Amino acid sequence: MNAKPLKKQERVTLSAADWEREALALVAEHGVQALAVEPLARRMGVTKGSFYWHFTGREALLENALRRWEEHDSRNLNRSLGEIDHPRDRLVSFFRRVPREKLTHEVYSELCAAAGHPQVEPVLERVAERRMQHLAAAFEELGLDPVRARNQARLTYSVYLGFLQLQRQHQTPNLSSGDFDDYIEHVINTLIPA
Amino acid sequence: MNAKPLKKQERVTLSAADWEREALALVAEHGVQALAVEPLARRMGVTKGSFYWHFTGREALLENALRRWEEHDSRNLNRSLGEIDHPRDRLVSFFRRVPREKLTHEVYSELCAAAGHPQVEPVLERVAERRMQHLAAAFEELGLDPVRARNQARLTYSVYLGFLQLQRQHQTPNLSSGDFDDYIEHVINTLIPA
DNA sequence: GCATCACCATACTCTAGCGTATGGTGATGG
DNA sequence: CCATCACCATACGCTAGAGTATGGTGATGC
Repeated sequence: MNAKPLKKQERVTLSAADWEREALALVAEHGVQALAVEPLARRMGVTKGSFYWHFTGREALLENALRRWEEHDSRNLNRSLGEIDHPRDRLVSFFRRVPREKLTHEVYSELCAAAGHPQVEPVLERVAERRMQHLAAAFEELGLDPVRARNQARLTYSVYLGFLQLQRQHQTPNLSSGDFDDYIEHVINTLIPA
Repeated sequence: MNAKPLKKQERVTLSAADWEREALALVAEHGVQALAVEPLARRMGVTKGSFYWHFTGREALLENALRRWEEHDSRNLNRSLGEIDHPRDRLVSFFRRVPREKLTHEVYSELCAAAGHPQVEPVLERVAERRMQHLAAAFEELGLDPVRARNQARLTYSVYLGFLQLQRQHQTPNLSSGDFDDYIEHVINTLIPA
């Protein structure tokens, strides 16, 4: 909405970015439907009088927060594509990255739960498409023909989505247990060609 | 709440079961959070005065509707276990059954989206556990050792859950297209041992 | 040294949905 | 044939959250 002078006094005042960040945190914790402006304001220690100065309404907040998250996620994807050379390592890192980057994945998990929401839907579509193309490319590099690679990418991404779902249901083995590593190993061996 | 005499006059009056069925239909269409008593009453052409005669409140309706759905789902599972002899066919039918039994799967899909809801969560846990045991048993019959079978069952069920998620995002190939059959074929070949 | 502006509080209105209280009505059994 | 009961309508009050209007305050520029 504006620049931020902020000389001394280090943050007595809130910016639109602060609201968006806190909004994402709230989404990560309680889902999209829990993103309400009055509770959010309480959580930030102010009243909604502040909020309506920065945003025109709840819709605008969600829009901006989603854009912010999507950009962050896109950067993450491209970064891993640049850093890791061998396609097999890229695929393995795709699964191993779940426990790290916790907040990003929690947000995504809640967004999945809110598919059907008009503002969330297009974001989910773009993100899934990007990631699946990322996977398909890696599978092609590993020697699969395009059609097969595409199917394998969809399958692999489904496994990831299913894992997020089971996690939300508390039906995934403890992430710091041997069972978890066993399972990941199993998944990698079944889905990623040697 | 009571018996149903209902001599002639064929259904001018509503029963608790009617409300529960319609509630499930509404959940299938618009999700759990959309299950509100006044909109539901409007949909049924009556007012909530009727509803509160049959149920103590929204919570009780959800509880009963969920129980009804879970029982129906359990019967389905056991039926397929009794009807189909060969374990491979059982696994194949697990995937092929998605397009049929549409309402049941749509409800389940929406329940998954509402994981975290205190009344929904235990249902999801039980259903997923039942189904995964069902899968694990079939994999064991196909010669996998118990640990491996369990992992494979989790993996397979994740694929199913991921598919439901992609379907809610309209990112699944058209179910009556060749691409869809291709994909299912691919999934079966990858996950089910010969 | 004061006017401005960015930021926030306060105090409203409005709506949707929950739950309650109570009265009406048509079918039924005694 | 009328009293009862099952079922439903109507009219309440209550709450949470959306959005609006407006006033207050502290820092900053001129």
